Amino acid sequence: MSERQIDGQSMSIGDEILGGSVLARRRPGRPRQISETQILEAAEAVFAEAGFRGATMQAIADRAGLPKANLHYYFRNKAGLYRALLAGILDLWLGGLDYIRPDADPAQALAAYIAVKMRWSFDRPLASKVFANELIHGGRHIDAYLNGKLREVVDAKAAVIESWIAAGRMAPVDPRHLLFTLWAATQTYADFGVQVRAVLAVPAVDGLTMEHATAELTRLVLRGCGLADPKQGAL
Amino acid sequence: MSERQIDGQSMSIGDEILGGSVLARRRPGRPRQISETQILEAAEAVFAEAGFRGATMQAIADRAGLPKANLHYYFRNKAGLYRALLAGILDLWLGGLDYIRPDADPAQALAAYIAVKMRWSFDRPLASKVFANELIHGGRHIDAYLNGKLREVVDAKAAVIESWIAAGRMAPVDPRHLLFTLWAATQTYADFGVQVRAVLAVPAVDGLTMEHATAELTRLVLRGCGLADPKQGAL
DNA sequence: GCAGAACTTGACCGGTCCGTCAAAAACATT
DNA sequence: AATGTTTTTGACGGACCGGTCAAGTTCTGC
Repeated sequence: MSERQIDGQSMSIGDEILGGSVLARRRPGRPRQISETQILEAAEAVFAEAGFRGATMQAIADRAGLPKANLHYYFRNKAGLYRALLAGILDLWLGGLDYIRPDADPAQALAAYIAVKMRWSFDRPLASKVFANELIHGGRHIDAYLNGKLREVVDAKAAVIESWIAAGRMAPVDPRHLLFTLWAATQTYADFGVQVRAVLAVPAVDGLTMEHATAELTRLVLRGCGLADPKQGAL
Repeated sequence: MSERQIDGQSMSIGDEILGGSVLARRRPGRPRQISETQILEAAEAVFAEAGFRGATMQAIADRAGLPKANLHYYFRNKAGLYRALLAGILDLWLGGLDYIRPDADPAQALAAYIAVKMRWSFDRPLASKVFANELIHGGRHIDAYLNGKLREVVDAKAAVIESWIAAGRMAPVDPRHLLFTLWAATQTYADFGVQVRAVLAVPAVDGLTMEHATAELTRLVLRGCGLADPKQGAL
């Protein structure tokens, strides 16, 4: 699931983004890796469905097919498991912004960013929900990330967009609010999936619908930024 | 808070939107109205902060300045209180769409809708969070609303927008996906307020910032819909 | 094949939380 | 003033949940 690897020397999952150790013990082992991903996968589903407080260690254990006590062997406590899960998600979440580079074509870059975020919503809606839930309830578990890495990266990307504007390559928009809109508009297909399905009157949003949604949003945003629609193909 | 009135004859709060009775008993009285709004106000804050499962009746009681047992006199149980709260919020939520009328000017109407939704995010972020939280976790408590009233209203409004497009009054966009974007982009300032504050590096989002955000979003969307920016003033 | 580390697991404890209950207080009506 | 209804309130029961523990099992390096 997560491409992140754990090695015995490093601290533990997500320590470079969040703060403090999150695992119970050190020193790896074959079963560790297996159980950890198993648990994190189950945790993602349960936390997404029920929220932090609503999720129970028992439910996560059941879903992972492990006894509850086993969870506490790999993760110090519920909060630790939750933070480990969040750390992996934050990595993903920040990744897509790489498309925003000074030398890139604004239209292409924005389209690519929208595409990757939409795909994320489609492929990993549970992760998106966990993150959204955390934000809604104050983001206390990811404070370091929000006021650290996130702001840092956004500042950098905002500067890039401003350079595009200064060069007359796109209409003047506030880069940060543009990002808020992009984040919200793409994640809504994951976080508020029920609402989307209800309004569209479909039992599930399929790939085709998702592509349509991506195309619509891309067109809206590019035109909104004074950019011609670049042939549809992202990337 | 809510302008909704309760009278002894009607069922109870939100029965026309949700299904089934939600209150414990009937027959009004002076204290009833007072305590009910008091409780709902406290419930909004607590549910927003902690989610359904995380919220405790004790916390709501404390915040309302009432003994816990009193809550169970007015509301059958925690779910009943929660649904009563949601019902009031859904009313608000659906209201703004009134601006989308066939005879209205598309640019004016969209601008007004964005403005009212942004104001809602600013004035009642807690209500927005309760609603968002409910959606994220599957919307089990508002299923009737989602697949009933909401879809109904959206279908009608989508038809209006399509009539605008057919008349060449705005660029062709999928009305439903446009609405998804508008909903997401406006509510993000309430639901993900922490993220907004972190990125903008401000302790709180003030009215001026909110107006700026509204203007930015309006400009983006209107241009995205092929509409000239109408002098800034909404309504 | 042995010693020590890594891992597994059922049972259990303390705390929390929802909802109930019964008794009392406030209130309304006549 | 009396009677019945509405409202308030402290105390309690039963369920659930997070986390611990200690005993057991498997694995690994030598």
